[in-house]
Amino acid sequence: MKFEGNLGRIVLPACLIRGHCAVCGARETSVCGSLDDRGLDELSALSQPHEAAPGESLYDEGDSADAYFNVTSGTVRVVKLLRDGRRQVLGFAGRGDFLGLAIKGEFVAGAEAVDRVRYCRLPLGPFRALLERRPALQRRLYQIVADDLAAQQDQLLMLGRKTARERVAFFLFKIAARGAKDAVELPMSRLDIADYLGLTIETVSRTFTQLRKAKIVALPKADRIVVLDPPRLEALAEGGSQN
Amino acid sequence: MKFEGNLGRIVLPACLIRGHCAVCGARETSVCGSLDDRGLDELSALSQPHEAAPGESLYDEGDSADAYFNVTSGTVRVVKLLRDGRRQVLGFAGRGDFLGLAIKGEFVAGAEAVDRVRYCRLPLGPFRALLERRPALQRRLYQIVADDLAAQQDQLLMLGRKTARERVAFFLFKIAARGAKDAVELPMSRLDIADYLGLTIETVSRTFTQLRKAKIVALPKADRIVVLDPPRLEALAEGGSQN
DNA sequence: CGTTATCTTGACGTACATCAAATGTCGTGG
DNA sequence: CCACGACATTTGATGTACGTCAAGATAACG
Repeated sequence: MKFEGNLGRIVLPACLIRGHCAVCGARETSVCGSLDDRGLDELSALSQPHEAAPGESLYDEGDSADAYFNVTSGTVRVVKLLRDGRRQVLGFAGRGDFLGLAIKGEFVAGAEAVDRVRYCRLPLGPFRALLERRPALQRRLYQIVADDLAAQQDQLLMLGRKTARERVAFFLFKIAARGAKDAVELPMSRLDIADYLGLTIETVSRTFTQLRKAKIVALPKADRIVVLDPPRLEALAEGGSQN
Repeated sequence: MKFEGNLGRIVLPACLIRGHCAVCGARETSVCGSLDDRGLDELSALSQPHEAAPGESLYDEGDSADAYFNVTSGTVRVVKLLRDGRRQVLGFAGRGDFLGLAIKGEFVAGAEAVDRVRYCRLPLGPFRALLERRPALQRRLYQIVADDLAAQQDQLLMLGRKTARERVAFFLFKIAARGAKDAVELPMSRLDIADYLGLTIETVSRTFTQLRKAKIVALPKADRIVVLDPPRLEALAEGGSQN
């Protein structure tokens, strides 16, 4: 699916008292947090709110990259494909997360909505102009990219050297850490999880039941987890050799 | 090995007519390329040339991060470890490459000299001050981080979804692309390569001989490769299902 | 309520790991 | 120059964690 298909559909209310950015729920957690009211007005003027249905892509790998993206609600998966269909999910992005940073003229990975997603499209030209005028925003963006780099290095270690059990624990621990609540939603399918962890759906499923039987997590529903023993889950995720 | 052990040993000639940066062989290929003569003088004033013997570490994972590093000659491996000794090599850095970008107060990975390495240490304080005064340098640095991010995403796909044969082809193709010469040196050991590709030394060795027998590469010596059939090597590296 | 997609569980296969030995490479000293 | 030892690499034999193939069990949806 070509990105152009989405361009016309401005769905969110785009004009409010101070512009939509001022009322955006993602403000505190995203780049926008580094901006004052005037900066927020300028951001509102250039950012384009959009919405994507489950499975729809925000952009595809190889599309010419003329914008950054900021997720305001829902979950996005970032994917790379091999010609024969093998797929690697590079990560999941949620509220406040910034997408499209790894560009070399074209996007080097695609972004697809897992569930219903709302996001803002930030055209590169105007956004870069704003960056020039707002050093705080620039520093924040640099920090985000550096953090992404560090997070990806954890993933490289995971994919290169961890067992299936450790990988699943790694995933669940990361997801649970975001939620901070007792029960956490898993909006993505087993296939998405498997492609994120470099495994198959069957192995993911089997490992889930292993962890359930070991009383480390509970899975009241297929898309819901409760971490029963956070220390053991973390130890497993970090490669603790304990079974 | 603690990084502090290296701090005192300033080995390279540190004072020349325009400062050592002006005569540095890595200048064209590194961040320094974005600086004019005055900027180069300032960089010379703050950068600290060092040298490391094979196996010695420039810094370790977990060390408090107070500097960036710029490799001027030799090869560095960037590594992450699991408590039980499992190791993932995140990448190899050579002349002109920038290290220490993925920091969160501490280095999230270590850097070790593969062979004899010369590098410059750029203390964060002065370097960031220079960045403020040199927007071109800042843009260049941002571009480097974004490129690193994209390169790591290729690696995630490799580790998550490629076969041993495709991984080895991926590695050889990348190495050969740098060299651009007929025969390319492999300064790193089979263990380094294996830990980079998420494999064992035995599998790497076996796969080398497979590729040799398939006339895709030649290995006149263990640490030297010649790519005989670049298109096939690339096709393999990209997951082409052809044997 | 059927119908269909998703998830789980089971039986079996395989790519790569592990264990072990042979071969090659290089530095050192006689 | 050659003999020796230490270590890296290659090759071989065997094991196993995870993949593949194939049913069931659940859940989602009209």
